[in-house]
Amino acid sequence: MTDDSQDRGLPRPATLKDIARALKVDVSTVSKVLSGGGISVRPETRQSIIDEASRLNYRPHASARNLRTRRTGAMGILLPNIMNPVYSSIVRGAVRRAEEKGYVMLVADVDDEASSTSVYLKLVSERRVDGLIIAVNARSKEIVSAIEDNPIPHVFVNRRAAIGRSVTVDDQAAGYLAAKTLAEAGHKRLAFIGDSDDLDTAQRRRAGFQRGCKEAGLPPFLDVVGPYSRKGGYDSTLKLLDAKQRPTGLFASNLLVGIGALAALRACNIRVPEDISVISMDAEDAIYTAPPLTAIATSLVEMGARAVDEVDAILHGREPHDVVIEEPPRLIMRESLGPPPAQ
Amino acid sequence: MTDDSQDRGLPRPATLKDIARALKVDVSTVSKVLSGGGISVRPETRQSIIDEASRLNYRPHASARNLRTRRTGAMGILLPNIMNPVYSSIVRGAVRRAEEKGYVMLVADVDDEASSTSVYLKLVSERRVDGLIIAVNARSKEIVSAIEDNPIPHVFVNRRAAIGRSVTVDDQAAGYLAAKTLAEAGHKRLAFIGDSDDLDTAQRRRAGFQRGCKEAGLPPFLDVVGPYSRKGGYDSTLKLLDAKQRPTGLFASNLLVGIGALAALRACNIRVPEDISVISMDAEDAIYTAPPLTAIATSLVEMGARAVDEVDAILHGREPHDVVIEEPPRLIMRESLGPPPAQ
DNA sequence: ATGCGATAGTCAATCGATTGGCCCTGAGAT
DNA sequence: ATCTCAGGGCCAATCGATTGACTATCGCAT
Repeated sequence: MTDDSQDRGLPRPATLKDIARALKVDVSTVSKVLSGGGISVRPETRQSIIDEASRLNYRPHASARNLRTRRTGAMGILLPNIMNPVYSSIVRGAVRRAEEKGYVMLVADVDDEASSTSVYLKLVSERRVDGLIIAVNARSKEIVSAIEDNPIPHVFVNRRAAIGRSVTVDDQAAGYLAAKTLAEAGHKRLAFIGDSDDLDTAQRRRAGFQRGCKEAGLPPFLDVVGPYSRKGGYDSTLKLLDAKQRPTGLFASNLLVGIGALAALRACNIRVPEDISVISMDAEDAIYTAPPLTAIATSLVEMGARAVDEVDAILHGREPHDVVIEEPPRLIMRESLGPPPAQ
Repeated sequence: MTDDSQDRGLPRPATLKDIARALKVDVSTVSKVLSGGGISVRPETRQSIIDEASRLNYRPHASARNLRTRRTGAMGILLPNIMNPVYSSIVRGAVRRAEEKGYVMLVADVDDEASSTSVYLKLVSERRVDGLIIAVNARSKEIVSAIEDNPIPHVFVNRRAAIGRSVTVDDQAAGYLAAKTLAEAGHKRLAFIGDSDDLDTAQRRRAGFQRGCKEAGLPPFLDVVGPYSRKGGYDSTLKLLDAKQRPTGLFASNLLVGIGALAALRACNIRVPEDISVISMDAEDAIYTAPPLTAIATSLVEMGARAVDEVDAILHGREPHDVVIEEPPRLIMRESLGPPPAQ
């Protein structure tokens, strides 16, 4: 039905001017019809403009529009490590929600404060994005002052920070749930693997874990830290096994850490869950570990999507909120949790 | 040392005009000094422009520049699934190389042909990117004709396609290596898990595997297909175990499939490698499985980076190449490979 | 004194879309 | 017959940077 051939000979995409010329009207008329501006036009003129636009497959030149309106229709997301499934989940949610809302998403994957800062500055001062989603550690002075000096609508995701709104899950509840679950299974000596990088997320999980332990009347737990990575989890677990009194229940406060922990335990010939029970975070993929990990599911993809919603809210002048995803963390029971070994 | 306070009161980022006005020179002079144009200026004028620019922290407005020069300084990448570690690795390489070269990277994560096509069209017709990296299945008619009708510099990554350059690893060699390795360990009955989606990547791996089997004088192998995902690997493995003659050596032609295979074997109480040996792809993270997977390492991150290089080459009018990453696939020996069970 | 060529810039158009203001025409009101 | 007003749409400035064409000044040679 569509006739491709008559669009040929027009090597470049159509512009307003092309439509205006074809119809002998002014470009401003075309613009107002197509982009909604307040103008009255005869129905047949309007329709002919709309028809010609779709015939030429017209789309406004993003940069030209941006130059005039100061809106790019783009958001950016600043990630510490896109190979970490936590962040690829967040990215998925963000990218897709952005697309639904008509934005494009610009992704930056950085590994230290210096590059976070320089990427931030580049994105903002070249005015490439309308708003930014920030998932990198927000405690660094450098990045904080970059944000303060060159402000742009932004929200933190999976982080909380003093200088902006944030979208997180209820990390406290997750930690609490882990402690409660281990306690109810009969464990008395617990351990917590956190993050070495002073991450607020890890701190909230620890606080919740602590509260859970206290409520259950348990003694202080072993607390070790290492980077949130497979290797970090592996190494932290090895450290844990050196303790005079080995724990029988372990909460790995991150999926990669949980996977690393499992590998370390296996390497030391410690059975899970017969000798040590393990609970991890971020259950979805954890089903394919050996043994399948009991884990606490949170809505990572949803978090990314909601971050886009909040940035969009700011851009539309609506009041932004600090969002804590409503869906509470929930326990997915699998095989890595059991009763403690009989004495 | 830097005096932040004097930049205040200038709520918007500096423009060429700001610099020009401060120095009482023409904006065109400023532009030519800052962006390299052929012009002769007195050294002191030049220096004062440079100084003022850095004092005001000037950066060219990306859209304004783009409008004039028809270069966005942006690339896009079209992904089928960013939560698949294969693609998050590629994205990492692409995003970082892009940043090194001064591009920003626009990421789209799509799940079917229709949305691939519409995202492609959006990016191209709004002229948001200078070039595109395409990692989605390139066999769909719809996307192919979208590309042909609205061409833009592009390369395929981890894919080969008739309508453009591609950057891949030597998938044939990987398949061949897997077959050889299994054969040398003494296995006679092999199986291959491929992809159901008619992926050219999987086909090349299969072809290499076949060649390896033939060279080793082995009979035809079991060939099952399923989606490249954990669940796909799980299900495919279950199918495999139904065979009258169970294979003793299994090549999972994708990491997620390998992880799924391990889970399925474990669920069926089949020991690895005592009962069945498994070789997987994409070794890096596979060390943390149980048992650690013997796998074939390829340079996924490098592939993403090279894709950026090729797009950049096209944009600079250099001759692009079909790149096959030089570093050959190599076997990482771990615990999932052993001799076949005695009879 | 005149001319020539550097040197050191300036001028003005342009990229494509948006937008506030202005103008023309015809119909209805007086 | 004249005034008003609304409908329909055009004009021109603007966003910020780039770029080819052009000009003014000076030194120097003729």
